[in-house]
Amino acid sequence: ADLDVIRLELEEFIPHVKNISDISIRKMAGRDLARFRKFKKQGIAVKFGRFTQKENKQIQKNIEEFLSVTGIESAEKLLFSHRYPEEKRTIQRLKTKHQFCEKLSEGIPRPWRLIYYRARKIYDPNNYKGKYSEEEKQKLLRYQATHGNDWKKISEMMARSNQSLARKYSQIKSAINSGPWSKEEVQKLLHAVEKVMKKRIEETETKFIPSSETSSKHLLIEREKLYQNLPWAEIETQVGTRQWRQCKQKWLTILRTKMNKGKKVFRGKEGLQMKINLIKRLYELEVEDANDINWTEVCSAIGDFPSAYVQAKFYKLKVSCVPLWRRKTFS
DNA sequence: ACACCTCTTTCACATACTAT
DNA sequence: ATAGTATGTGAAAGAGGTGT
Repeated sequence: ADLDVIRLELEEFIPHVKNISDISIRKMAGRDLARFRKFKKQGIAVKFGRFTQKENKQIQKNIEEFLSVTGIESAEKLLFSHRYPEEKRTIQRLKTKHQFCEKLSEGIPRPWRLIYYRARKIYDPNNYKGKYSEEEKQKLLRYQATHGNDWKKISEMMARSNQSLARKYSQIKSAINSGPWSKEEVQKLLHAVEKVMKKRIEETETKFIPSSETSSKHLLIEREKLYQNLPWAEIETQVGTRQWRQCKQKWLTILRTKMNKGKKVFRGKEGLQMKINLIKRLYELEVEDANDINWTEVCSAIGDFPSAYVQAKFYKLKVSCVPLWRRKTFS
């Protein structure tokens, strides 16, 4: 009952709170709710999605301040104290004494945990290591065979982040097909997508309409549900011969072709107009940071696509037409 | 109860290559 | 030049821990 109250209060800040498990809710209840209220008083909404430049800078500032207050030497010691067994206890005490959590999340309207993740990513020397070499891949396969999915252990042995290793392993663990899709593969993919889509509809139906008389045959599906947040791991196992990323990309291509009735909308004169519309729309948004773009909105304004398709288009446009784009900010 | 941590799944950004 | 495909990697957000 208590949890329901908290859930209700959180809903104001996190619209999708319904889908979050009790365990996560309980964790947000303590500190975050109070922080969210404080931000609300200042008229600041809770943020999601990728961190903006500004937020990243704020994290760095918060870390530096904390280091200077406590006298801890480096951000790595602060955020990865288990790598320094002798100093671990001292660091921990300093953290509690000077309210590390509060200080780290200062000025950033997000759940504490997510800010903490972000900070660890920024300051992990095992992050940003670039491409895996052939030897590294072999090593990874070997280590996984002996240690299982103990990524932390493997991480210490290979000087790569846990996440990077976990994902890389799932990429190289088994052989898969590549190149154009065969007819059977496409059929399998379509079947798999249909299946998960139906399952999903059944779930929402039983949730909102308990009476079972809604088994009418027209399946109306919201546009975004066709491509957002599909269970790709499940689809991968059903297709069998392709990785989930290949499945996802193929599905997106099929979907886009259907949505545009086979027309190649970015070709020729019309294509040029499409690009102009896209740029205009982005300009009108007046957002400061590229991470603040609402792609769903942009998409619906210029045509009918899965948002990832337009995002990819914009990327290509940017890279091919804007000199020195890497050094430029979005605004 | 709370501070802190790990693993998994999915999405985003970036780039390369080939066929048309 | 564009579309399709493949794939490198960083990132977000979820579930579910441990230790004090």
